[in-house]
Amino acid sequence: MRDPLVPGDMAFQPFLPNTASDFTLDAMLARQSPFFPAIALTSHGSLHMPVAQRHRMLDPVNAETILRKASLEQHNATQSAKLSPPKTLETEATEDDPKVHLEARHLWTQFHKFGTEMVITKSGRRMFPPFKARCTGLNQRAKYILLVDIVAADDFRYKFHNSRWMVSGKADPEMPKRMYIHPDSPASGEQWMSKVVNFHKLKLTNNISDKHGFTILNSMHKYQPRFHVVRANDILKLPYSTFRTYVFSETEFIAVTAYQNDKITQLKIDNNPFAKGFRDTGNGRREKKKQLGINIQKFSETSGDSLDEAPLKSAGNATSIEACQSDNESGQESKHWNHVGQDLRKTTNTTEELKPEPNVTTFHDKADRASTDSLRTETDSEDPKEDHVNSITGGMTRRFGAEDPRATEHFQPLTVETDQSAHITGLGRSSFSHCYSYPPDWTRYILNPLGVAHRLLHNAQVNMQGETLSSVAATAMGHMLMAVSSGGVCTMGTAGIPVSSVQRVSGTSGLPLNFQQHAMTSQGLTVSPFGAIFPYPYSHLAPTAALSTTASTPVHRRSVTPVHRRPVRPPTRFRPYFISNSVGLPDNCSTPPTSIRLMTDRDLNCHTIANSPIAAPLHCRPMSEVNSDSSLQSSGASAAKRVSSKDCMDQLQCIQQLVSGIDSYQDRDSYS
DNA sequence: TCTCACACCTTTGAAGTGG
DNA sequence: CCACTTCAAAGGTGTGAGA
Repeated sequence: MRDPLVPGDMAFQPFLPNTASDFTLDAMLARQSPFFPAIALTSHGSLHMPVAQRHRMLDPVNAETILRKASLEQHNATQSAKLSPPKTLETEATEDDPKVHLEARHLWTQFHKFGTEMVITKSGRRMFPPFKARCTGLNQRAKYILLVDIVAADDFRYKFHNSRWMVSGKADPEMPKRMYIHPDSPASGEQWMSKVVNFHKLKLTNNISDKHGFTILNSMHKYQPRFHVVRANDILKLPYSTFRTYVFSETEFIAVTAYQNDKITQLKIDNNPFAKGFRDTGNGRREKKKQLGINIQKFSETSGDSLDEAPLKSAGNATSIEACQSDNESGQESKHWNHVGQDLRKTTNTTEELKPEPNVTTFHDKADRASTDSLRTETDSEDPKEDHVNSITGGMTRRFGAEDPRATEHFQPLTVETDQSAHITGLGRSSFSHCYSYPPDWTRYILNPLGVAHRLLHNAQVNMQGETLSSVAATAMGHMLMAVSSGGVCTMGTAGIPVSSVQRVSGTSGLPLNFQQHAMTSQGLTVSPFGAIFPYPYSHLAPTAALSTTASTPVHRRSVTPVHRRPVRPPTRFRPYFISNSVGLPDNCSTPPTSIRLMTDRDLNCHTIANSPIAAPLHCRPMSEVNSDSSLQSSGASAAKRVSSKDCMDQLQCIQQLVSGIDSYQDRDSYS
């Protein structure tokens, strides 16, 4: 294992766009290596870039220059667009305007009231409430990859004191970041829109050496899930594709290894079918314990009052949440949760809450259980819909993944890892707004020390509850593809080796990295974008994301505030970027130069910034060359197909040989 | 604060059964 | 052959004791 790379160890000369001409497609194609050569790997698998370049990127003067030019060009592009002829059917067919609706929002909101705690364990725990979203506005024929990642919401460590969460100090070092790629990805917009996109398989862990591809979090730290929509017909093309990122503040949570807040515990028990055994109304341990307590009380008390008190006490034992649910607002919400945002899903809870539930066990009666199961199956539109989609996608999910827990052994969702920190903010709640207050392009180019040229390949924005956020988080796949799993999980020991070396090690020097990855993962192996092979038996550690929101960068933590910033809404942690009119926008233009539009509907969260002067040429590339336009699919003109079939065969053979070696390696590793 | 074993529960698919 | 039921295994959950 080599020492971390020193600046002089960079394999390639990076391309740092700084002038208007640098933003042209030709310039970027001419000067940029396909694999973002400005980035190198440290021995930890993290990314490294020369200090001088970092400083240059962080130079606010450069940032301002870039921003102003970008804004001006954006404005010009907007003006010229007005003069352009009407869209043709062909162009319309390839356009999209994704909007994302957070499902089960009421549930999230309710949890958020209490400062949602999300349990993380060494063996991994699912998120509850599950992160689910409904997409609209996608191009029906285009293919999309949907991802979720979880980033630190601030730079603090928390403690639960006096029944509330308080800051207890500075955050611990961040865990390697991973992205969870929905196992159905890629799928057509039609398929995504036909169902609720459910990320309930996403698992959280505090095990830094986790080998299952779970999302690694720090206990007692606050996190924010993010949802990404990427138009691409292949995972390989993620780094070249446009990211649209959506953030829902109510999904923010504090990771814990044990519940601190009883209210949260009770909410989860009441709403999570797996925790049914702990419900007061069930026959689980809690009920038995309660009954045991009542019996003891009966024995201990000589008066007959206890007999009357028993049921009262039992009822009184219900937590405030339950009491709340049983009456007004929360009760309605509780029932509402199961109807709203659940993809028309009626959970088991709903079924039970709507009917008088006897104290006797329901499920011990087989018939009753069967009927309940049947009802659940019928009313749970989520799974049937997913099945429908699965059938559309050729049953891959059914066989390999998404909804079948056992299938996860064969195919786990893609995860993407980097140890690049990914704070949404490093400034804490009080100054959170700063974090998202950078103009998106500035953010992309300046704030992210890793976002060199490849960052240009992304074009995204983050939206927040109807407030459009710009592309803080959108850097994603560029980094993702750069990063290699850390935490000593790289079995091949390739971390820390420059790209070229890694390729050599992988034994597929002539093979495009992403092609390697694809091929390898298709065989159940995890391969880093650089050819590093992970011991994760079934998951992809694919392109990793640290999606790093710029916030994760040191600069971000330094709270650099852009000159032109305007709070669009009062204290909101995520604010849309604002670029003042000084950059050349007409006064009556309410749309920032990046085309980011503020939206009032909390659920309609995103607009692409395809017209961004920066993004435009790049946008052009993924859309015309890389992305999965239906026309391209039909014509077979995708980028991947540029590889000749003979080359593919050679590469596949190469991979096959390599895989054999890996298998044996893994076997040895597992036996040791 | 974390880890682990545990009981209780749901989910899933295979096997069995009957029309 | 199909639909339905039964069963077992796998997996998800919070709890509570102990470290």
